[in-house]
Amino acid sequence: MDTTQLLKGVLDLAVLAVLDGEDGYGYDVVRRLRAAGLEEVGDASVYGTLRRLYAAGHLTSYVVPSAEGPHRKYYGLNVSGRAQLEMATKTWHGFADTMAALLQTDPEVAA
Amino acid sequence: MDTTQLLKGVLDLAVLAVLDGEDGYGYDVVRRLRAAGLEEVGDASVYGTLRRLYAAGHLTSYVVPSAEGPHRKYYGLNVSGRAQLEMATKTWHGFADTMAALLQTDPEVAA
DNA sequence: GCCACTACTGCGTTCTGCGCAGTACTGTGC
DNA sequence: GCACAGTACTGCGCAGAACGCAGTAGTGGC
Repeated sequence: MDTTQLLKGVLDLAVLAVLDGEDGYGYDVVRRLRAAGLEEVGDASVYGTLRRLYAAGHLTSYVVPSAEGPHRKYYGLNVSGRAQLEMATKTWHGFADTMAALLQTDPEVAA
Repeated sequence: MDTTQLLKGVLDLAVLAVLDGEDGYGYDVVRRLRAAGLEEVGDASVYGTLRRLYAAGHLTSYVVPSAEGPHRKYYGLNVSGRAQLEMATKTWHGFADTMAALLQTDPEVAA
């Protein structure tokens, strides 16, 4: 099944959630998301999302040279990012609730 | 807030859910969705979705002339549509669960 | 020296929801 | 009898976002 479309607008939230509490660099964020269950997420999508969130002012960024590979660009939530995370979480829950209700309403449950 | 992106991929499911149990025509489906909580859904999006689902073979369609306005194009679920509804519902629940877990994992609990 | 792994960037494609304009039919008010 | 509002559908072009893929760059193993 194609979760691609479901991810739309939610990847931002997922990335923010994953960065909450602990900064991370792109490659690592991808791994965390996959470990969390979003196994089909493309790396380019994550990098793009990080850049977008950074451009929107929700993330701080700093480069850390690595001894075992190329440099790593770390991202972390700032105040705006934390607020965004909270807001997006609420929006998501509201949306999920609406959908849950919609999916329950129709069954020929004889309800 | 912009739920536009969240709708991506879910509108199909919402439309299928709304048509489950009772056929409906476009204008009516829009109203049902709005009544269900998806208030910002655009009418063109719904008509487009109906056409897409029909083209995919998930819906039956028949035109009913109306005495008080233009003809109405009714849509109803067929076997394929019902299967699709079931599958999409499962996918959605799985996805929602994953997101719920993700959103719970990070909070700096103490908060 | 070549290949694999880590890590990031950029480009073009695809999907899908949206806005807007247009068409068409009915009923109401002037 | 004509303009206008409400109902109902279609078509067109746009925009946001995820994706695939190719490319670049650093480190270490064979």
